[in-house]
Amino acid sequence: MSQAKAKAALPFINLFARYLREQGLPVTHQREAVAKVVFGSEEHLSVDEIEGRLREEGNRIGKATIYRTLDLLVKSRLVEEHDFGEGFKRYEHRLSRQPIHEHLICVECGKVQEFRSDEVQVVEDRVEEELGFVPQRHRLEIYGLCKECHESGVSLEDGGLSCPIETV
Amino acid sequence: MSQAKAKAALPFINLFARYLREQGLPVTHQREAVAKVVFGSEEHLSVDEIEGRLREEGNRIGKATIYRTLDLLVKSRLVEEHDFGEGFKRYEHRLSRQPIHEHLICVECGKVQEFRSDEVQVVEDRVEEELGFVPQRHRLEIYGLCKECHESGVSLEDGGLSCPIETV
DNA sequence: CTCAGTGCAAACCGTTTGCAGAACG
DNA sequence: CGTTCTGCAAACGGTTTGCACTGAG
Repeated sequence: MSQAKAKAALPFINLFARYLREQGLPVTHQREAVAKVVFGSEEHLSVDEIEGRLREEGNRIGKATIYRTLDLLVKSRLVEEHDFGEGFKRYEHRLSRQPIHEHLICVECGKVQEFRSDEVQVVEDRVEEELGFVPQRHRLEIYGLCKECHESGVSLEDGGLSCPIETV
Repeated sequence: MSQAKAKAALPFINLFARYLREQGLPVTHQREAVAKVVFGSEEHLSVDEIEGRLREEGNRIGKATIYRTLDLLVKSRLVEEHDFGEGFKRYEHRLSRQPIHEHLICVECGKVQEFRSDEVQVVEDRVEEELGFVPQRHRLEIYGLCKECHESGVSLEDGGLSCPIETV
């Protein structure tokens, strides 16, 4: 992790420390180290990646502790948990410029981009009004080809039934 | 499974049989039985539920075979795989009246409702035009309280940091 | 007959849990 | 000093895989 990022992450680590104190929980070295990695990255990190970065900076922290700390970070609402269907979870802090954003996931290279969509708010309002469903949170993910993969000529094969649309 | 539903599912099972033949794969009793259960239900079934329904109708089919058949159903594009964050997958056939729909998941009772949202198409078009990302498929899920749970007085607790919005 | 499918059980893998020892407050 | 955390390793649970046997074509 770069020094600049570590520095930028500091106030966020303090927020986490505050949360822990509010809950009467100890602020340990391990918890601070995990928080520092998560807040110091703008990526969507997996537990393995977090463990790797901790190891790079000389911190040898058990996976169980990382999982337990991530639970706390998620509970504190400072971090969001994502499942992009890879078979494991990814974690992203919520302290960026864009408080609510959606995800574009490239099915070719796995890259995750973010984008804003005010339309979802409209959908949530409509769902509440028409169906009485009270939205709490949502998840909008678009899977496809990122600009780079598309431009390098990758295309998506189909493989489905040749003519599935005669269902009536 | 009701007789009416079993009957309605027939043409879809034939579509699956056609897909298998197109691929040069055998049409076995087990594959037909699994397909019949999936096409005969309008719900989002888990593998355990599928196994249970098969057992109810006297079909004793191993889990491995169910998984392998679901792979084929998904590849044929006749069935969609979902992950609502429960720790396992659910499967839903795509032969209903609503070819594209989104999901409302109640965080209290787990019920899954469907709804249409044309707004997502707008979002996909914008993403392609502005970012060069080529959409293939998407997933819009709204988590919250369904009408019934909301009306019976359930509310959502917070538990996050008391004041997380002082990040600058 | 032959090749792929099936069922069983073991392997897999991300995640969770139990417990002895260490550390926070 | 008591309570909570940590690290290790074992357990867990959904899913996948290997292999001998069965069945479809």
